[in-house]
Parts: sequence; structure tokens; C-alpha cells
Amino acid sequence: MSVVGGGLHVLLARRFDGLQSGKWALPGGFVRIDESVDDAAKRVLREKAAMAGFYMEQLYTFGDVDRDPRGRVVSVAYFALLDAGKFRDVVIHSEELALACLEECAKESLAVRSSAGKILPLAFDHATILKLALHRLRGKLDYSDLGLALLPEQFTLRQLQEVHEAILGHPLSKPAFRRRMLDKGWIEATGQREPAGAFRPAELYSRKRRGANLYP
Amino acid sequence: MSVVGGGLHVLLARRFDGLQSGKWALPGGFVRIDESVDDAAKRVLREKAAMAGFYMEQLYTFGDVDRDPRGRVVSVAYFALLDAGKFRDVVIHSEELALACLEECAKESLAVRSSAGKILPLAFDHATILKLALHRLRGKLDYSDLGLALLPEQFTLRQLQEVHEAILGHPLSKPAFRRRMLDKGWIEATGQREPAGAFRPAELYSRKRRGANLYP
DNA sequence: CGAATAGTGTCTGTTAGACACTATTAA
DNA sequence: TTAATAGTGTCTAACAGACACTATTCG
Repeated sequence: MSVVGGGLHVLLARRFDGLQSGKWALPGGFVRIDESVDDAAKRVLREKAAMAGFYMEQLYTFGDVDRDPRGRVVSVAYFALLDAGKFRDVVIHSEELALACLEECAKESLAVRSSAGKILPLAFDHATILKLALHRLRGKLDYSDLGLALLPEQFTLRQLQEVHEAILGHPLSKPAFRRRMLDKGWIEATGQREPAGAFRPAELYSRKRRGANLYP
Repeated sequence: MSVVGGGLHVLLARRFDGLQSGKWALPGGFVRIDESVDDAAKRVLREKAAMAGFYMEQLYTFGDVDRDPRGRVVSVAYFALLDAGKFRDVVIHSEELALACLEECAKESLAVRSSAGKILPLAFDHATILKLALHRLRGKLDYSDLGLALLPEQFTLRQLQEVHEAILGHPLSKPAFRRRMLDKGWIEATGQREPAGAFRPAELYSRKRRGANLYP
């Protein structure tokens, strides 16, 4: 998952075989006998779409008998957070991969929309998985520094606020947000400023490495 | 897990075979081809130790290559919460099962003690699993009605407070606790009173069924 | 200076904990 | 009445959101 243009986006792969052909699925793969489940998840994302340096966390294990019509499949779902700049070019140019925007329609319901504006149909139980991922992300957002995983090394407080707003789906008050972020101790001022194209440039912040939070 | 005598207890099974003989493990089993992973977890607990009517939730999936010296095992861990009265008698009388008290020694470290007062050695990576279960339970305690799963149908506010204190490991202020519980809307007064053996009997409360929280 | 965005000071309502108090029961 | 526990009223400090303000940059 990534935040692009104020919207939370998710990486999907188009299916070409079987009953679910034409639908879009979360990228997945099989665990090898000599790698941990965590390592398999990281490998799949790296192979398919991303450069190193993303945050990844186990989401949930889906084990219903009939969740895949082709047979018995137990899936350990993970979600990754990364700055959009860390996606490999293949994601942009491929017909098989898409960064689709997550939209909440109605209550508890969810849709994904391609950059061309089309609603993409989701394969298997992947809408359920996405719903849970969004719920987890929202829940963790204000007691962990998870949001920082969606930004580059250096960022402004306004960018961080946009990330939070994209995930939560509603605007936040600027002074309250700034105070909270600075009080949490997750970030530190770099002393540097934004490249500054127009008007007053904002200060750049970076993640504090010490302080037992989040990714290594 | 259950709260007994003001302490959080966990069900363990003694191992009799292999390298880990003599150590204590979380009860487990294998998923059958025609049941969901959720169903398998419930079946195992019912078969081994508990009557129906417990709360159960998936905890995490452990998939390190070398977590079991006998071979490659991926375990989907669940935790169950139940009133101690729902354990079958076999738990009390068996030599193979024990309800052991969870203790936090030092920071981040954890031990389990039998009712006889002995520290029980844990098999495999099960100390890690318990640590995570305790962490999850604590995290969810004040934004969900999870605590109610550890009490019988009817209970007093004092009992509920004892449950919370057992899980959190520190005392709570009575007025604040009462206000919070009543405000949350998870419980309702029954109008009935405690059996009353000594002194003023407390009012009995029960869980509200409506209000989209917790177990069915 | 004006436009636009960065960043801050202050007020207010809500909430959690602490403390002290009243209420109810059995002996 | 006394002992013991149930349950409440109130004060205070911390915190979040709203609002209005100041600060800095470019042209």
C-alpha cells in the first residue's frame, strides 16, 4: 500500500486463468520449504513490484475451506507500506499490475478504482482482506509511527498529515496534529528546508531511529 | 485463558515425547482437510479441555523455518477466553493438563507458574506466543468488551474490575472504572443482586447483546 | 506590498484519576 | 452500632479540537 495524490492505493495483479480470469487479486505466492513465511512475503513483493526498504506486517491468516474454488488454500496475508517512489517501473508500465485507489463506499463496503477511473473487480475473498488491512492500518495509526513508512526519508509535517488523512478518510486539525506528532517523539527536525518552489518552505523531518517503534 | 483468583491463567499440556519431553506446551492439533482453520482451533480446545461457549480469536501465524526441531511446522495460533467454570473437570484432575498462572518477570520477560507454585518450562517458541497473546489482550481491553468473555453470564462490576486488573497487572481506580464501563454501553444492569453472604450485595450486570461487539 | 503556505498561542469542552463521601447489608 | 463493601460527587490535570493569529517566502 502507498499514498498517492492524497489517496490510499493498493497493488493488484490481474488474473488470466481459471474462474477468476479478468478479476484483480492481491499479489501472492507460495512459501518455500527453506524460507520462513515472513521471508516468503517479502520475497514475493520484491520479485513482483518493489525495491527493498518497505515496512511489512502480518495481517491475518485466512483458512476457510471454500475460499478458493480451485482447492484447499490457506493464505497468510501480509500488508506492506512504502513510499510510492519505491515501486519499480514495471508497476507503472505493466498491463498486469495496477496501483488502485482504495475507496470506502457506504458503510463497511469497499471498492478499488484504477488510475483510469474504473472500478476493478476483486478476486476470491480479497475484498475482505483489504477491508481488514484498512481497519488494521487505521487502528494502529495513532499509537504507532506506521504512517512514516509511507513517506520518503525526509518529509514535511504537512505531507505526514496528508498521509494520515488519506488513511483515515477525513481531514485533521493542523495544530492538534503537529502537537501530537512532535510529542510522540517519533520524528526529529533535520534543520533542512523543503526545496521551496513557491512561498515559505516547510521544515523537513526524519524518523528517529532510537525509540522502540516500527521497522528496522 | 482464564482469570482465577485475581491472576491470569493459561491452559498448558505436558509433553511426553521427543526433545521437548517434560516441558509444557500450548494445546494444539492439526487442521483437517474438510474444516476451516478457525473450526480446527475450536475443535481442539473443546476436545481437550473446555465446554462450548468460549470466545476465540486468531492471534498470529508463526512460520519460522526452525521453530520446531522435528521439521517444518507453520502454526496458526489462537487464544480463547473463558470463565474458569467452563473448563471440564479433566483439566483439574489430569497430570497432563495444567492451568498455570502467567507472571511478568522483569521487562518483556514472562513465566508461568503451576498451582503448586512451580515455574513450568515452556516448549518450542511458546513463550513468545504467550507474550504476544498477553500484549494483544492488554491492547484490546479498553476498546472492546473482551474482558466480559472471562466472566460468567452475570457478574458484578467489582469482578469485572478484578479481571481488568489481572490482565493489566496493576490496580485501577474504582470510580473511573465504573464510569468507563457504564459509558461504553457494553453491559446492562439486571436489577438482581449478588447472592450476598456478607455485607452489602453488589448489583449483577450482564453483557448487552446488541451493540456490535465481540462474540456471537 | 500581496498571495500563499508554515507554524503558534490560546480557549474550551471532554475525560481520567484521586479523594472523600454516602448507602446498604449482616451480625 | 460496627465492620465491611457498594456506589457516587466533585476537584483537578491532561488533552484534543477549533480558531485566530504571527512568520516566512517569492514575485
